[in-house]
Amino acid sequence: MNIKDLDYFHQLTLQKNFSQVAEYFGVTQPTITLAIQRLEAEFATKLVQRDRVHNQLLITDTGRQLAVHATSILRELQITHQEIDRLTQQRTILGLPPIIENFYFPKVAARLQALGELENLQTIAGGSVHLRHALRDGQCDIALLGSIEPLSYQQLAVNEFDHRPFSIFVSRQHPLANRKRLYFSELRHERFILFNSSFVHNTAFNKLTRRNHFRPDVVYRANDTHIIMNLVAENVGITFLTTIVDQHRDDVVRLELMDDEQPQFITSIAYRTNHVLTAAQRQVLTVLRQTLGSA
Amino acid sequence: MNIKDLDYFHQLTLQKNFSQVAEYFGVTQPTITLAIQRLEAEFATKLVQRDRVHNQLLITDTGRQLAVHATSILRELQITHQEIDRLTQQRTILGLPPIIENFYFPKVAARLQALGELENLQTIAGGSVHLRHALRDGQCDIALLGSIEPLSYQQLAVNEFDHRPFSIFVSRQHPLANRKRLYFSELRHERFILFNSSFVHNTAFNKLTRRNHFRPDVVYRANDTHIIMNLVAENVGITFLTTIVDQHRDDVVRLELMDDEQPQFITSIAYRTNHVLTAAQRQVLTVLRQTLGSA
DNA sequence: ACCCTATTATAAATTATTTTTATGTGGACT
DNA sequence: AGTCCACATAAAAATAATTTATAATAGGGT
Repeated sequence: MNIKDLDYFHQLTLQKNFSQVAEYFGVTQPTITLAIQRLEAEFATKLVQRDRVHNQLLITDTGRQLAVHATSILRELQITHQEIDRLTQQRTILGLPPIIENFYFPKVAARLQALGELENLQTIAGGSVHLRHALRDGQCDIALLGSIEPLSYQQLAVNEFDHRPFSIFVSRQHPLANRKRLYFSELRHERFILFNSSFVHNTAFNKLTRRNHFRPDVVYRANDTHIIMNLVAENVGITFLTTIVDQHRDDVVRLELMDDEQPQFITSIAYRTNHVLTAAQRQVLTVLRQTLGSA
Repeated sequence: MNIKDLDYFHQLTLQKNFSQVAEYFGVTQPTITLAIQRLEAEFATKLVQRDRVHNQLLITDTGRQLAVHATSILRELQITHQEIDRLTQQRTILGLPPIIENFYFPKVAARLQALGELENLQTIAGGSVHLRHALRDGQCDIALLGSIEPLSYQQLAVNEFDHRPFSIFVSRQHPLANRKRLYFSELRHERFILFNSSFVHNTAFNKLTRRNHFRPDVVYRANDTHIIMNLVAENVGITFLTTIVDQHRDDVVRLELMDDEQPQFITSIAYRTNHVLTAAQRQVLTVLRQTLGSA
């Protein structure tokens, strides 16, 4: 069986018109007719049915079943091409969430450069959900993912390499600045400045407010932790961030949370279980684990 | 690209010998050579390498990457064939764990017969792990699965339809027979007769003994709940089973467990997310939900 | 009722692809 | 040096896919 036939059929289920599909692929119309006939013979079933009354093409039950599988075969093949291309080019594409890229990547990059691996590395940015899809679709080889729950997906091999608590950051002028530790419930009447672009931060924060039964007063949301920290320094409000964002500023104080069963910011290295790691990629993994785990 | 080439290559990665693969497929040796050359051209990479010194065939990095994807494409195609065959034959294959088959299926079968659906249904038995693989590999369309944790797999659509506690069953002559409820920790010095063939029962039982810090005295393990119940009736020991196994015998007494956070026997209906349900299969699902959920 | 159009099917010819047959090559083993 | 093993190559043969040309079918318009 030829993959091309599956491709023709897949398009046919989308466009529902033999002639248009033929044009789409730059072939003549009988080519499509014959391809569908081949598939119908191979699977010994009718795949499509013409409805002349409504002038449309109906896909049969078995046709829809084939379409589902055809889609996933075609996707798998596309991933295969992408992966092998990257392997032959000796390139690795690494998916990085912005937080990790901002605060850790300089260190990682320095180590990789020392090993001569930086040239072969290309990064793409994105939130955890986006990067999970990018991994799945073969758009990147390895990704770092932030999460609150341990990640569990059959198609992904996941190594958690770091668990970090979330902390509260307040201005040095803030009444709480002389505290070292506190409970989240003490923050009931505070003004919050929050990180907008992190699904993980927001989920963790919502968990804590819900558990402590209060509606937080969120005065501002920003997409950049520097902006948040500057606002906190000016005492516009306080913030809630994972400690990997700790910048050691002397105008901002970090306060630990003492609550039981706090959410944790889990960072994991993930790659497809289907993916064969090259020597270079294994080296990238080692560097990531060393740099990120020990920091 | 022809699927056949992937099949040739897949076998080559297993057998590592062109001539043997040719014989395996009943073709001549150059056929395999040329197929591999086609794939190498398509993916613009070397896939295999001859090691004349050790007289063996090495698969390159990219070759192994292709092999992984080829395997999954070939499996998907096989599933497609199996599914479409069953669709055209109007058959449904239902995977049933023995416990559920023994105690619930008569009721389900009666309802299905009334609807004229029983003839088209074929069942296969097996433990939850086995049935999950059977589902994945297209050997069955729908399966009932027992578990303690909620099931979560990307390729499976899962509906939990019943949660049931585990209970203790003792003989009417047993000192505990006049109790209605008890804590698991009270069973520290009891003799147990356990169900052998259920992964789920054993996991739940182990959870409770570990939590209560004792090593149970297991005097016998059987694969059939009737045998277990007969032994319990004779007061050879007591047992631990989910309540779906309740047989309303008057020589055996069921005792509820009062422990917090008890494990639950979760029964779920599962099918591949890739699977298109036919009208008949949807009817089977409805009957299953009604019969099993309300019991 | 007739023609027109849109859409798909069919047949034969053409072109492309795959497989076979026959033979070559390189190296290990004796 | 000869032989065998394992794979490669070239040309011929066999298959398979595509195109060209044309047919079929049915709905819509007049």
